[in-house]
Amino acid sequence: MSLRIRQLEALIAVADYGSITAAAAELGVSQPAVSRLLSDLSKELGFVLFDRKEGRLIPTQEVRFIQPDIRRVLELMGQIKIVSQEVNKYLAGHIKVACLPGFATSHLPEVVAQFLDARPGLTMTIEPDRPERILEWMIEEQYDFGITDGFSNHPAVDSQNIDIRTVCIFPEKHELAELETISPADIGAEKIIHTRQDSEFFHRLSEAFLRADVPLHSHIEVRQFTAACELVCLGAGVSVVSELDASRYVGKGLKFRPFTPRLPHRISLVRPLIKRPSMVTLEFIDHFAKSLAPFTDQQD
Amino acid sequence: MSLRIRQLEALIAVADYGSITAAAAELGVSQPAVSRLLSDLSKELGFVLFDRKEGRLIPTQEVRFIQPDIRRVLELMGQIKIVSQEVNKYLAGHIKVACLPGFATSHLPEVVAQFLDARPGLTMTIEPDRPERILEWMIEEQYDFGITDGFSNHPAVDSQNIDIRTVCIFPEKHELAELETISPADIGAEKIIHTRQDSEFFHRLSEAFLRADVPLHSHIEVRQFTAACELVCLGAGVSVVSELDASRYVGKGLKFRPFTPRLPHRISLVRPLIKRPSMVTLEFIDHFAKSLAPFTDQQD
DNA sequence: AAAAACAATAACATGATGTTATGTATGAGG
DNA sequence: CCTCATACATAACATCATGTTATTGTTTTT
Repeated sequence: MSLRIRQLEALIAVADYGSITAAAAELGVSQPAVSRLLSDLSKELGFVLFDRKEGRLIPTQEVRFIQPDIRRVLELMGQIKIVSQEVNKYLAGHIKVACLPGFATSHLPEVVAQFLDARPGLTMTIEPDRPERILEWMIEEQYDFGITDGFSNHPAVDSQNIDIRTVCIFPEKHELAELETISPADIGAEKIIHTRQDSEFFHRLSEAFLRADVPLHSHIEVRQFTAACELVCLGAGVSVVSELDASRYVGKGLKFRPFTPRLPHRISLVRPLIKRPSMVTLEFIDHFAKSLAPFTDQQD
Repeated sequence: MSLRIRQLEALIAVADYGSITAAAAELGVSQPAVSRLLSDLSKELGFVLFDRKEGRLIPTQEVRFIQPDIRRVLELMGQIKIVSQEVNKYLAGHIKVACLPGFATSHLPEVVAQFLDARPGLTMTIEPDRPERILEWMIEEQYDFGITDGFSNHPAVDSQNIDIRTVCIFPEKHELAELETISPADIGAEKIIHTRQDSEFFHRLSEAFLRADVPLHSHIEVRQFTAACELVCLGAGVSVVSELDASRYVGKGLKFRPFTPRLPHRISLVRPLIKRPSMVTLEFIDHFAKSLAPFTDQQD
């Protein structure tokens, strides 16, 4: 038994309009076409489809019994068509993003919300984790897009580096606010809050202090820039962090000034190289990169 | 855009088997057939369907996005086929039965349960109401089958009459139990519980008493035979009722003996004449008629 | 580098689905 | 009761979808 979609469409149209002629008009074909679709279907199903009554065609009980299922099938087919077209217009789909924990809470949500707002059929997954894990996921092609740092090239991963400006942050009432820019010498006496000792960013920071011949008074070690911001707000010391994070805390207890020498925080936008990305994924990566533009001096 | 079922089947098969050749084998067609189904589908949908990876075909993100809907469509199509076949074997469908209130609670449920038990896909509606209403429903073709009484022919209704034996019922310990059969003379002194004065059955009962020249001591008037049974159990008097009802009360406080003269209770199995009945409906009517056989002497 | 496996393409057969032309049943009205 | 109008069925045919086999081109594996 074959059961073609066209036959089911004809069945429903006739059931709805009570006449083969009217159904044919609705379907945009000739009356004999519908006539035969129905007689074929009746043969295949093995029972009578309609009874005549006062000139109208009334579906038999057997037809009424399977009608709900048929309607669902037709509805779903229609939906598949619509969704397919939306996928083509980058309006529908699904994107899996892996990112550093910092982005999951601070910058990414706004970018995602804005992106999804214009694309009703689109859904996203955001999974925050450590950089090594993100790299793994890229290689395994589990995710479509990753936001990480400390990334050195990998053959299976396509990457794009973005240097985010870093700034020195300090408590709102601190006298450092009087300076235009801040250098190691300016905060040689301050208690410094910084990222982990083994992090690439701390390595570069301490080197800057070394070159300036200023001691670095390590006070608190944090994992994320946002933690440093919180601590600075509480007056626990000063820190050098990404402007991305710093800007979100302005007015909440801290101020910031550019830090010299420039120690840009390099983050990497990565995606699996082998896996062909969907168009909407590429669009999102581009959208995200643009959202970082206000915090960069140049682009890589 | 057309979107044919066959294309969707091919898509799913390839997604499941990871190879066009394997999918073709699964679908029972040649490899080029599947090859072209996919290329057509890809053209119609407007996006790439699969990526090659280590020899396997991996569905693209776009395909993964619409895959669930497609699977539901295919599943539903399969179900429609199965249900259609079951409808043909009288295993599936729906039957709407209208009956006298007495049947809705006593005899019909067992018959229906047994009938449905052997037909997993079948469902039924049982609606109890007065005879006039049942007749209305038949004429309006709202129901498939009706069980009523006092029915005189109607041009729009196909009917089949069945004469149910009637018996005299009396309280368990009553001395009437010593008789083989009971005639009006035997209960001339008893308080009689009977159906409504304007009912056809009471008319015939009182006529029998008249012929036997025995007074009928009307005590309580009830609408249903089951009510009479209940009252007799409580010792409120004796009655003449359908054996169908009487037999259900044996051991619950009453006994019965045949009543002479024979006053069969005629019930009618009716169905709309114009509406073509489904095969399973006819089967059920037959099944129901047979279930009454133990309570009939002859059949009409 | 050669062999094997797989997918794409071409050429063609068949069936599904559309068309127009025409026959047939059925309800409405003279 | 006959006739007409309407709606459906059937026939003959065109076109497209979907199958086939034969062949060629591409990967994967050896």
